[in-house]
Amino acid sequence: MQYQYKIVSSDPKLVFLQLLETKGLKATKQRQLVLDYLLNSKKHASPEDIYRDLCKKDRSIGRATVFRTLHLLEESGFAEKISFGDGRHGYEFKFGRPHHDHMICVECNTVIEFINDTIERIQHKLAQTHKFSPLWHRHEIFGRCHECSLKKDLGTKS
Amino acid sequence: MQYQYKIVSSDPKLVFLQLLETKGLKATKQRQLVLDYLLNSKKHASPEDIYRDLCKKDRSIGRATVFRTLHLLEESGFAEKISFGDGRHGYEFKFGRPHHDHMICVECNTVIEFINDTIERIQHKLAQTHKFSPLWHRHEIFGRCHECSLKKDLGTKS
DNA sequence: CTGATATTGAGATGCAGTATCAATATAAGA
DNA sequence: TCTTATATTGATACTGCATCTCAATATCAG
Repeated sequence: MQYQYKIVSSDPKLVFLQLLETKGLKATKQRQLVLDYLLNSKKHASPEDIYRDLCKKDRSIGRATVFRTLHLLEESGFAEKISFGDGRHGYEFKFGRPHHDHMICVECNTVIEFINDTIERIQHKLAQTHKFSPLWHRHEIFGRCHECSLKKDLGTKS
Repeated sequence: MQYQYKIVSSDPKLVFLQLLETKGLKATKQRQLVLDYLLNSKKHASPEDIYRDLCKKDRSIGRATVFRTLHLLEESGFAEKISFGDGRHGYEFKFGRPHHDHMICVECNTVIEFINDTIERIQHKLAQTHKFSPLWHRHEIFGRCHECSLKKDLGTKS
């Protein structure tokens, strides 16, 4: 537990504002813009995506601020970094959502979320066996989603 | 299966030379230097480590060649990229070694290898459930190895 | 040995992310 | 509301890692 603050609402935006207050940070327009972006974004947007899109709305936003805010959101548990498998990565909104892992389509970057208690339990045991103290983990399966495997099959048949 | 070639030996160096021949590539000194480095390296070396160390031995090696060769080794199944969890990464020799996943110490970068058949099986089933065709996966647990958790405890007690 | 050609290294370039710092926005207090 | 201390910002320069370019070189088949 890194920061302690009472949760007065389940509205992510309100909780975020409260977090800022608790940490003595200011509720700037830019911070709220980035949060809103993640809240409304369906796909997993890269920092560059976010910067580009927010620039369109409001020219008065800088690349550095986007990165700074993404880090803030990440370390406060509001956002999670997702690898695309090729070095690039995107962010997803996380607050209030249970832990999950990912299957990532290498063709279209679609992300399927999964969670399996047995895997989590075994992981924990394995760590204990090796006297390892886990902090976090990443379990990513890369491959092709249903749609893309169908396309690929058609493509290679010719 | 991307490239088909008969295995005439279990000596990685011979198999690598055969792979080069099969692909119509030349067995250059540089390619063999990088392979040797990985074969003899105990730790997981970063591309920059490898470049630096090989430069000492033989000034006639370029950064680009190290990267090119690492990619070749990776896509041929001779090497695997391991994330250190902070954006940096290293390579480990892979050929002929069974699949395994990693626990990575965020303090000292020590890597503990693990494999669990149940996890692998569940993964496969989960993919099927989502009609997802897996190509590869990455299961990394980040945390502290035994030694580093002891050090950390001592450090925070004072 | 010779020649066709794959490979190379140096250096330019690309790209994601970070550091710097003067200008600005925020929020608390008067 | 106005004032003021200060956190935050954006532009820009910079870093680190990786890739591209291309003339020079090494490899290997004949």
